[in-house]
Amino acid sequence: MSQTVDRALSILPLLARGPADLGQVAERLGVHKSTALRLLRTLHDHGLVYRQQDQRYRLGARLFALAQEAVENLDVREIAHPHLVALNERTGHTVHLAVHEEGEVLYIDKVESRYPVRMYSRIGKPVAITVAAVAKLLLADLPETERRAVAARLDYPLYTARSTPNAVAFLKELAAVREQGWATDLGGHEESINCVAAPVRGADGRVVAAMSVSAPNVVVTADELLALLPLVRRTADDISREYSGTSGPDPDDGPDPKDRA
Amino acid sequence: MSQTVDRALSILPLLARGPADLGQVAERLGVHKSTALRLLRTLHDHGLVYRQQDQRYRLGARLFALAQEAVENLDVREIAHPHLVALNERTGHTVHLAVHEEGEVLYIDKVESRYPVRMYSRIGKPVAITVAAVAKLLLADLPETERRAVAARLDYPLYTARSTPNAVAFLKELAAVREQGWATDLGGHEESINCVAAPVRGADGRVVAAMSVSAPNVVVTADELLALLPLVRRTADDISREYSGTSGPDPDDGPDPKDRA
DNA sequence: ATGGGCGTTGCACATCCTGCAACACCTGGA
DNA sequence: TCCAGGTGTTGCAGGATGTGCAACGCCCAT
Repeated sequence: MSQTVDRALSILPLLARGPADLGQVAERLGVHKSTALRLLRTLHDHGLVYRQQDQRYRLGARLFALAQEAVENLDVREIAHPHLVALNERTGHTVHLAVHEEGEVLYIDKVESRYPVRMYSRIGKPVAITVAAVAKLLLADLPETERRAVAARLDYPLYTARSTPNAVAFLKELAAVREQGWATDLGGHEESINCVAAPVRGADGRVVAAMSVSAPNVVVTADELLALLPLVRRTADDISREYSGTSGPDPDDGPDPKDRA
Repeated sequence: MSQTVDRALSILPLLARGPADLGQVAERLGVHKSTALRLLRTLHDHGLVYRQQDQRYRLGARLFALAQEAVENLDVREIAHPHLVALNERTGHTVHLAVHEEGEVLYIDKVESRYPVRMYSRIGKPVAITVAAVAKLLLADLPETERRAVAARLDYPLYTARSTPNAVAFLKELAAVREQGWATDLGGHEESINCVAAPVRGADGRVVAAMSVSAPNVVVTADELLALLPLVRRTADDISREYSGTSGPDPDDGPDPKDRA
């Protein structure tokens, strides 16, 4: 691993927490000021870092552009989106789409009950991995050894009394989810919020994404939400079919129309 | 500028155009495969790059999380404040900064004419949402359905003879404001007070805040206040630029932040 | 005026990155 | 079954490149 690049990239999450001046960056990085300066300059030249008027550094616009492109290149999202909207229109509830990447589960799309257009508000934020219904689905699909490894290194914060308390309970839950092919989160993250979720599978049957419908207790009871399960599963299956289906059955997508040399 | 970091960062926009394998990355970078491999590994360790099942690389979803965290920690007020002060010093009038939150419009900063230092006196109090210039700007940016919903459930108190009388008039006013990119309140809240306001926009072009200059009739006439409009708009644009992390003269997105998608 | 804090620069040293070449692995074809 | 061609991966020696130091300039506050 390249030391210089490693140091430079370590600056990004550091700045994500808020602006910082050169001295702070150097200190938190454990390098000399002049070194930090050169790294920041390079990041700046690429637009990943912006220098505000008080000379402090923060993340720059190009990073946002890249992030945008990163998510738009996830073709699951593109395929799933109209289905999410349709589901939202039928149920009126919030619909999420999430993927698993590098030990994290991230929301990559969201349709809010009130706002039919995509809201980038919380998209991109890692979910509460030990309790979220979508996380259960995505982790349940991992091979057993990996599942155990992940479960072992997670923290199990007790958001509510119904949160998954420890690795043993989590693995048991994952096994059940794996078996039944769907998942729920009944007040495990926030007392009054329930979710039902179903997996999106690729051509090889592996879970590539998970979608969920969420609603607060005050709108529908858990039982009423669970009644939506068949609809949610059907929608997820539709997405799976379209994703793995006729167009590109192989990892080799063939010629991509937006592939401009 | 650091060569190694420079090369590593050059990979990101390259991958933004779509997944690529090691050879392609090395070739487009103009370096040896082993070099590209090490750079990619480092990017991978930081989650900026993801390796899909066919071993090709693409941008990682962590980029999203990073960008997301950054915008959440971005403080409009902190960035705007020096600009507000500068505007206050040039005009001598009261300067406000407001945001839209949970159906309300709140002042989050204020610089009084007489007191050059920040006055938190009324900061945090909801504004007269149907007449305040800043409120018009913030609401005018909402998607149409939401705008209608908000307008429908508001009360329209007749503070003065010039107050917005009802939802129809309000929506009409919002449409005009949306079109022209600035707003006024000419005696709509208090008979003798006039305001001119301009929007602060984020990287995606959406209005994240609005600033206004207010002055009583006895100090300057409405016409004289309106003459300050270009200055107010310019200041708001400066804040927008700084807030969205856009560095100087960028060849890509046009220099006119006023035209919207 | 004067001191302290911060960002910036030039430079000599040696660290760390580079490219090479060999290796491991897979896939397809003879 | 073996081989050929492609890809990703590794260890290594040389030297380009990043590093920390110290000195400088600047601005602000005292």
